[in-house]
Amino acid sequence: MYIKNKKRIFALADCNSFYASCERVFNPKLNNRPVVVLSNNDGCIVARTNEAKELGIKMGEPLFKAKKIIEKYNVKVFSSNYALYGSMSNRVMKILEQSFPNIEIYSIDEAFMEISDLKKIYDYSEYAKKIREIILKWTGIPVSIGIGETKTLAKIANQIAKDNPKINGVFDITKIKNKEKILKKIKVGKIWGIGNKLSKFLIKNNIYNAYEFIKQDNRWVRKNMNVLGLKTKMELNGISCYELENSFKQRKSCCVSRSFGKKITSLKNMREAVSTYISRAAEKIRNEKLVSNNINLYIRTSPFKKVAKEYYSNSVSIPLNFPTNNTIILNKATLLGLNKIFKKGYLYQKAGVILSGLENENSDLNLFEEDDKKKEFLMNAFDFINQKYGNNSVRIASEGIEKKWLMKRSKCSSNFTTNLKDLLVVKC
DNA sequence: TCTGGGGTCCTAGGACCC
DNA sequence: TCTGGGGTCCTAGGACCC
Repeated sequence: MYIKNKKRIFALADCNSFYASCERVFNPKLNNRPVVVLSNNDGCIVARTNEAKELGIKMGEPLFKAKKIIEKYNVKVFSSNYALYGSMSNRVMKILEQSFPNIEIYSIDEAFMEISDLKKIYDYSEYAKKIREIILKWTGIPVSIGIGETKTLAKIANQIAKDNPKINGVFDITKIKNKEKILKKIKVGKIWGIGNKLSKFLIKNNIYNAYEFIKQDNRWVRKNMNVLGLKTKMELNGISCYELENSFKQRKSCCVSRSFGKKITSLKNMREAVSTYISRAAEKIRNEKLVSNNINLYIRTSPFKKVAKEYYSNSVSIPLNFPTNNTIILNKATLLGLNKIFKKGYLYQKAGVILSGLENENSDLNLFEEDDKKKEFLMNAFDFINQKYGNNSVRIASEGIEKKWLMKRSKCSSNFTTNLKDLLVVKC
């Protein structure tokens, strides 16, 4: 509940170069050396240590473009290892949960806290510094903490803490009453909520930094940047528009998509890929006791191809007769959809499925019929075996066996998942 | 032959985030 | 030669209704 006279203060804890830091924990020789971590399929650079940043390697840059610098400076390169990062994230978040009564886990490496909820703590930055030290000591992960009157200001404070190693990883912007000087140093593109497109638009209108942005007329901001732009402006002015959110919020969609390690040309291979993706998606929503009302399937060639006639992208929305999380039903519908959009003669680079219209498994009134009960029983068996013996031990036949199109992952640090031989393939 | 206005609901696409 | 994946939210515009 909002208490009128209470001054609310937010903190944002953000792990520094998270994926790269995780790799360092298990390989201390990499300390002080430039390290980068790649996206799926070894495509882009998604995490860089400070040493790698200083070499001029950019966030999101494709690996092949950074190749020269990487070789010249002997940068250590890792494929992403999400099993490792997930478990490291859990450790960090556990400590934060124990240290703050009210916390929102915002992403794998970030959490917002309402720091003003802490009783008997008068110096927030001293407390934050202490927590930061504990996290470093217990997990090996360096964290920066920003403190501000709103989430957006806490983000900015966090950025300042990161950019200035001298201040020990914690910065409290609430201690600065006149923020003009500090906001003038924040470029519009660095503001949380202002991305590439809006930042270009603002610069075109001679608005270069956060201070210039908050001086704009509300109506102008609302008209050109919609209601979210206006909220961002208010947040920068210290008026909180974004509350802490419950982490058990039910998701609204579930997406599984991958680029292929090798381009797909045949319908047979594409059927394998989309069957695999829809199976994973079905598993995910079963896990959360959800059912879906609609599948969206898309396939495309590489968007970086110069020649227009080599480019093809299409999608199909497949409504389901009744909400379900059954792999067999979802797979059938997906493959029918694929027939509608697959065209021969293209080098396909990526495909994906999105389950939407998600609702609670038991919320609908469609009672199971006898046949459905059998199917549900089969799905339970699927999940049980896959959880026990490793993913993909049992699967539907159309997923295929060879999977020549699987993604590349050539520089992975350590594979914790068991590599059991395929146990079962169910024909249906 | 002439052919309204206002409301709701849904979806695709685009913007943002990490 | 080689360019990630998984989310959310907002809006414009079409479909539909009276």
